Amino acid sequence: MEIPKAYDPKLAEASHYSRWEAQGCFAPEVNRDPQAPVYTIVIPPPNVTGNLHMGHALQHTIMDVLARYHRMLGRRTLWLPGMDHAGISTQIQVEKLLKKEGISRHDLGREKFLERVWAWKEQYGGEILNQMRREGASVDWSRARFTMDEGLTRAVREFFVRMYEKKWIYRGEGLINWCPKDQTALSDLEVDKVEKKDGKLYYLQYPVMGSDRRVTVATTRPETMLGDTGVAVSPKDERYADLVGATLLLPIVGREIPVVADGFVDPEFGTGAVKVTPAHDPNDYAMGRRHDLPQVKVIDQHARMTPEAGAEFAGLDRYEARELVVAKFAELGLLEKIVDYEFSISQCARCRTVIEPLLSVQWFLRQAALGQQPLDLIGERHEPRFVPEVPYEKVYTNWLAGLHDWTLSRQLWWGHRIPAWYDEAGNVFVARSEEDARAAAGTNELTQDPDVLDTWFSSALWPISTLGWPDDTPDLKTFYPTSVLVTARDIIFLWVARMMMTGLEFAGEKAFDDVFITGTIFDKHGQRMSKSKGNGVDPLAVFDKYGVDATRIVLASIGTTDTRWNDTQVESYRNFANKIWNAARFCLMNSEGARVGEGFEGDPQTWALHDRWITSRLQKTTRDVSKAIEAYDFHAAVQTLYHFFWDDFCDWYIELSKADVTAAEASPARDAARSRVLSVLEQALRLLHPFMPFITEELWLRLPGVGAGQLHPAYSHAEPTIMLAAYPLTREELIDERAESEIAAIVELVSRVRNIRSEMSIKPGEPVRILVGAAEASLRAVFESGSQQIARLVRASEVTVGETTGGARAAARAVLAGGAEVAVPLEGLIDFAQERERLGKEQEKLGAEAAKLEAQLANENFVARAPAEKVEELRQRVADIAQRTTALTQTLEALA
RNA sequence: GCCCGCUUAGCUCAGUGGUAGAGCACACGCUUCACACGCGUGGGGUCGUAGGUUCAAAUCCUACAGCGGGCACCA
Repeated sequence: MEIPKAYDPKLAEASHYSRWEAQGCFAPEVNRDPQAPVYTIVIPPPNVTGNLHMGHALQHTIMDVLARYHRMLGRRTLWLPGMDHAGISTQIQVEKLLKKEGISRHDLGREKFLERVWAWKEQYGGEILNQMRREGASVDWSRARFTMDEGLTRAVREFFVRMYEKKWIYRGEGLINWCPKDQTALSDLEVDKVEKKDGKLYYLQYPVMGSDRRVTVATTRPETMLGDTGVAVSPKDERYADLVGATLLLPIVGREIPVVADGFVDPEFGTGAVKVTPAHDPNDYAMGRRHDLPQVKVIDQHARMTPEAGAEFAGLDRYEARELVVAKFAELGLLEKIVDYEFSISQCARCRTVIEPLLSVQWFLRQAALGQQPLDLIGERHEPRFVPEVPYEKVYTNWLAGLHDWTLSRQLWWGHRIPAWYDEAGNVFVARSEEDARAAAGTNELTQDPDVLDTWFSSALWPISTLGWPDDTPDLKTFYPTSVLVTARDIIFLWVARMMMTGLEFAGEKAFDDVFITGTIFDKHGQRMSKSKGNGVDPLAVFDKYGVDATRIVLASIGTTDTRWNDTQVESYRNFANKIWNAARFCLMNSEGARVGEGFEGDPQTWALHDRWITSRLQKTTRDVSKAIEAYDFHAAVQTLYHFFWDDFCDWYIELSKADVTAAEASPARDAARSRVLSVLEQALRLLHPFMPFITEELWLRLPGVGAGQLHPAYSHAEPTIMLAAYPLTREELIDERAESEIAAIVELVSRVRNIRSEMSIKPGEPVRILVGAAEASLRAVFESGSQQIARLVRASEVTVGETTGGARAAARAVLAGGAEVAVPLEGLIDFAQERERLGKEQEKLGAEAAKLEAQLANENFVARAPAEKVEELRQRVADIAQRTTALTQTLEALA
């Protein structure tokens, strides 16, 4: 057998994925059991412009673990992939390319520009999909969707038209977030609030007409005063009570504006008087409507001043205008003061440009209406179930409870065009197609609305649209609702909540049962990874360095935790992969005559102790890992697998089996022992497969005896592959507590002797004799029957088991559980002082523990109020310690 | 202003009302016939601070501190 000593991940990663794909293993149709339960995940579609980052890798790993696990359990499993057209990002990407050619999208015109975007998408878009292959993502490529597919476009129009018919979508004038750089409206969720330190608050004085009084207003944006149409004060504010209804003369502009009383105004803040600019501030907009104040637009979509701002200002940038306004106020003697002031500003989440609130005609969706069903569902039934529940259920609920209208229209070209047409008179016709619109309008002379929809509008439909909605397709019937949504927390509002809205509204059922929110991966300093900071860790580089499987298992155990990335944890799982490789290498090097699935025949009670033990450990591992995956506790699942494989299987089972497995002479006993290690390995590989698909497949296929017999019945027709093997089920009847405690006794014995060897500086190669004493016959039997194995593990030339270890003075000793003890005779080698010190330390430790326990038992309240079994347990421990202490004392006395 | 999370070994993180855990790092010893990406042994924490509840608190409650997040507002 020529198996390399070190595992090379590239070997396994090169071939298996394309074979799985070619054999149709990723499609739910591979499952031939029509009765099988269904398991569905739709991927959060990455942006077509995107590249794989750690966040994706984390989400994809979680989804793949779940998909592979449920697939191995025989569920009809669909993990549906796809991409998002990513409106602004994509448009800007292509515009950048055009700029290099010296042209703008306007030079090309809308149609030609869109042709360019599609061409770009075909050529460069979706690199991330190839990167997903590298990850091992078991997605059904045959069902891959793009949010601008024909089918999804139909879904978008259907959504829009139905909402319009319900009057939940409307067109109207509103104050929206405008990005002066991207030249489009944005929803509230696409705007970030940023704390700014170096702001200023300007105190401006407005003269009261017919009086020499002045009203001072405080503002952070003096330039907007050009659009002021009122000043508001609190109705409770006595300072201004007599001014309500008075008229002010707006400086510079010369406009006469009223003083109004409005409850919004906080008399404690600033001067208690607020300038009102209805066209450029959300609160002022609302106040303006309450008091019928005119809206004067003084800033345009390029964030420059309009002609309405006055000839001096028209065309100036908003910040230039600010300086000029302040200078004029100073000149007029109306600038009271300027103070430093911290305030936050709104930025475009994409390009960081300061947002300009702008009054314009847009399309809106009444989210509060659409959000009612999700709000009821989470309130009444706690659905969907969030993992982790805290804090996300609350975050989600609070957002749904306070929904505002969603600004849908975007002044872009790339995206779903709004299905609204206008006739020459300006009448609007919303329809599923231009033909329908024409029919409704009774004319062919229609112009379609030039705007497109927010990218998230099509995303909101993702779970249903990808499965065929608005048609009632077999896929929709079969795979909806989906089982779980795995995503990052920053799109709970943008996406998760909205999918619940559309799912409940259009499919009549929640979009998913569970929502798994992954943690955030920071750099090693705790900083968020970002392109601009250049501190991102490239998953592909980590794959190259440590292998995909090692990276995946680290990501899986990160799960919902915020964590600082460091390569050392990946390195340790790279080592784990190598451990698996070498354990398999050992099994395969000794596999002549062995077959997977054999070696464990007959009544388990007749099996050797270590075989009963590993079988029991395997059952508990299977049980715990399955439970952990079902509870989305991937960290626990990984820990359990790691320790089972490394500690139980490699450190102990293989070592305990070694003599039998490596026997020089072929024999049925040797074949059986070899089959057993092979069979346990095979089960372990299946348990590990969802986390580490590549190495497990690579090794599994090499095991003698694997084939159709290991496949889940639903896949029995398929080519053998571990990904279609049955996930192990727990066989409770094979859990053997007695075997576990007996092996624990042997493990303790071996560890104590090794400790003695190490502390006494006995050369590793030097054989020792050991004497084991146990008063209890059953324990003696365990040591006696294991004496060959014990001898091997501690490098003993002789293991003698008796009722006592005898009185040999020149021996190092240790006290074991169950009243047993072990002695290592060290004729002429022992340093009595050193041995006394070693035992003395141990005695001290026991004494301290006993004192603590006895104090507790002496507490009447404890004995009276603690559960009886707890008290009994403590008494047991005290008795055990007492026994050990007695034995230690005798040993020490013998040494004296 | 409102809401929330985190604080455990040098590092990254688990965990839990009843004997403090892992990996890495560290120390010592090992060419032990699967593996030095390994084997064996060992050291290391008053579980952020102060109170409270309890027979028992690192775990539950309260306050505080530090770090971080979300929402609202910001004239």
